[in-house]
Amino acid sequence: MAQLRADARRNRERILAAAEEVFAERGASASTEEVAARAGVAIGTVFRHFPTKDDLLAAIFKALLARLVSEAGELAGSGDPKTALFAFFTRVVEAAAARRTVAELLTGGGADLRLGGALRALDEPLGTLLRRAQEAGAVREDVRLEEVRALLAAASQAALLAGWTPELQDRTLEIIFRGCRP
Amino acid sequence: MAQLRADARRNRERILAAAEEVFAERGASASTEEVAARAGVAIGTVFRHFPTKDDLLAAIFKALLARLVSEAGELAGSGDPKTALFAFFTRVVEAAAARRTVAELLTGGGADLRLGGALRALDEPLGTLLRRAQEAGAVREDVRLEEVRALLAAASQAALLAGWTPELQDRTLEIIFRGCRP
Amino acid sequence: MAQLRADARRNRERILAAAEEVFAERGASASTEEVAARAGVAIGTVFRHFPTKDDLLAAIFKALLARLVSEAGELAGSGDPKTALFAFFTRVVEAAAARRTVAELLTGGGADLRLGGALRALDEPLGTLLRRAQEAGAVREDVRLEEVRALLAAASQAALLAGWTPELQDRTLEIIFRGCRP
Amino acid sequence: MAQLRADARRNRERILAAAEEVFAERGASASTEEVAARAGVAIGTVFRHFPTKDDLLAAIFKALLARLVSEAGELAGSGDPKTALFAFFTRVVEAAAARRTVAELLTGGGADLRLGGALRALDEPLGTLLRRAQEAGAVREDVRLEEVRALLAAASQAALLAGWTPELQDRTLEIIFRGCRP
DNA sequence: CATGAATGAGCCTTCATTCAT
DNA sequence: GATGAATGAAGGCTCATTCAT
Repeated sequence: MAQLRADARRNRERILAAAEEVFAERGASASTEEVAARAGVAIGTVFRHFPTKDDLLAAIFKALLARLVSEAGELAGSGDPKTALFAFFTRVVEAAAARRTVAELLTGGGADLRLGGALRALDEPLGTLLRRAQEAGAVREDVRLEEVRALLAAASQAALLAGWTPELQDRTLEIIFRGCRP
Repeated sequence: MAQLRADARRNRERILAAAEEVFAERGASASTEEVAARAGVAIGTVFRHFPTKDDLLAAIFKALLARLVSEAGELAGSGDPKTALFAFFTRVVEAAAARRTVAELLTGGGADLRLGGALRALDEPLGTLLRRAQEAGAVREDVRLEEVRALLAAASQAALLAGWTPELQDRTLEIIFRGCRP
Repeated sequence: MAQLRADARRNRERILAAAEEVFAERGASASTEEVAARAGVAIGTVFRHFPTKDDLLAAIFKALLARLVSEAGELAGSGDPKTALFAFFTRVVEAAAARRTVAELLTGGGADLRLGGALRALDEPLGTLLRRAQEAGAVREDVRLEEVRALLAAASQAALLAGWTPELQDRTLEIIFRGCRP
Repeated sequence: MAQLRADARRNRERILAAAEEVFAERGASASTEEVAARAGVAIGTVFRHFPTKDDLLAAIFKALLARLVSEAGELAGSGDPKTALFAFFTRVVEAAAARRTVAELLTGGGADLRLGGALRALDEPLGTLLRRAQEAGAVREDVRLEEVRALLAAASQAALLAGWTPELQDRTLEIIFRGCRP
């Protein structure tokens, strides 16, 4: 991956972009062929870059994860500790409503990710957000990272539901947040 | 279905049992062939009883739904209004933790069920439980059925997560319940 | 077949009747199960009377053939030699228009029939009709049984065509008949 | 289809050739698997070239139809009006004697073809041949395209008959032709 | 004998993956 | 490195035929 030819890198990125779109719409069960088509490359090219469909999924999940981690990190660094955790939570659920992949990631989509526990990468910034919120008195002391993680995954899944609307999202998350407050 | 021969009924039940197991483990995407194998039956037999894979899934989902509806009804009839809603909620999540199918049902698994809106069958008892809880002052007035439904589906999905334990379940549900209380 | 119990004979006939209907409508590729259903018996009963689907078809074809043979015989015995051949020809085509089976029979539907050459049973009365017609000067001398047979099969097939109407039938057969006249 | 790779075109043609053979022998109900086997190709390859069995059949029928249309056109353009219609008729029946598919085409084999009415493509040249023949006084005025079409289909079916020989063909067609003459 | 459930080979179709070009 | 054709293992489903009841 270090010494990629220019066109190879270009292709790799086009494939990733296409895959993100396709999997966001159709879920992880979408066909690799459609990814190739949307990327405007041949199927073989996809498999050259990602020897397995799982590899492709893992790459996407990893990128997604990285983005979430970084967003969480930013909020942890700069935001108001009292609201940052909930703001992040909301952002993730919003993202999930738009892309199936987010929910799938949080539920343990990419086998590799789950096995490698890479998902735990989110734990650090999430833990920080939680701790800060607790120190600021915005979240009860007895709420642990584990529950937050579970609730995040759960809410992201719920965002995929049929009648999901921004309004329903507000009301649902408000219940969860209220349950976290002292 | 009323006057089935003894061996036919036996097989029908074996198939349903096998299907419940298989789908509980592998989800609705498990193969009909595996169901047949686990039931100790030829593939044709499965299709004789359930002409379509969807029919088989629908049968299972319907049974599941009926069980949930009846449990909710019982709690609505006899239980303490203050706790019945939460008790039911907990039971569903517990069931989901044991069988993938519950979560899939709540998310809109069986095409027939979703289309027919049969899932709405759960709305009635659930609505009753909610109303009673609110009348008893155990749940805030502004919590609506829609949110409860969403949270139920969400929590059931979460129960499928990797590190899910009874203890985590308690802590997670407690947050949701607390968010519902006045 | 000699010492059949009363109910057995009754069933045998019901099956034959049903099969005639079903195959007439859907052709020889109709399913045995539908025959059983229409006969109001269980599938096993069909197979007890006709160990093979082909046996059932053969039975029907044989009955059909017998009917045709007898009709031809009657016409040969009583009718006006000048028109009897053409009258028979027309009757067969009319029958074919109403029942797929006639055409299939004439084309060699039932394997057994074709192999056993039972179809040749029609040759005798048909030959008589032809000879009489020729003796009466209604058909050219150089027309042989073989051609008549072929034309009969052909016209019967044609009767199954999409746009077939009585009018078209008249016009088409008139051409064939004209070709046969001196 | 224009810029197919060499091996792909080779396979496409092998498949078509094999299909033509197989369907010619066994009729349209022959299995795709056998086509693949005879073509020396995996089953997936057949479906890559023809996404559906019907597509494959349609391709064959279309090619067949095109061949017939072009032959008719040639005869209409160059041949002796007095004999061209009969010559074409004979050629079609000859082809049918060799390949089941011709008869099936004329009878309305390929779903797509029948629905799309593509078969009517044959009507134009056939109509021309008929008109020319009538103008040349070789065919009676009251013979219409419809009858010719029906007789063509009928004779093609007949060509599939068991005892069909070139000699029988001549005698049979001669009767039909004679019936058409003034 | 009748019943109808069970069987299982066979069909069409999809899709991840490989490999010749 | 890219291409896209070929592969073949499943998967869902049908139906003639068998056999326990």
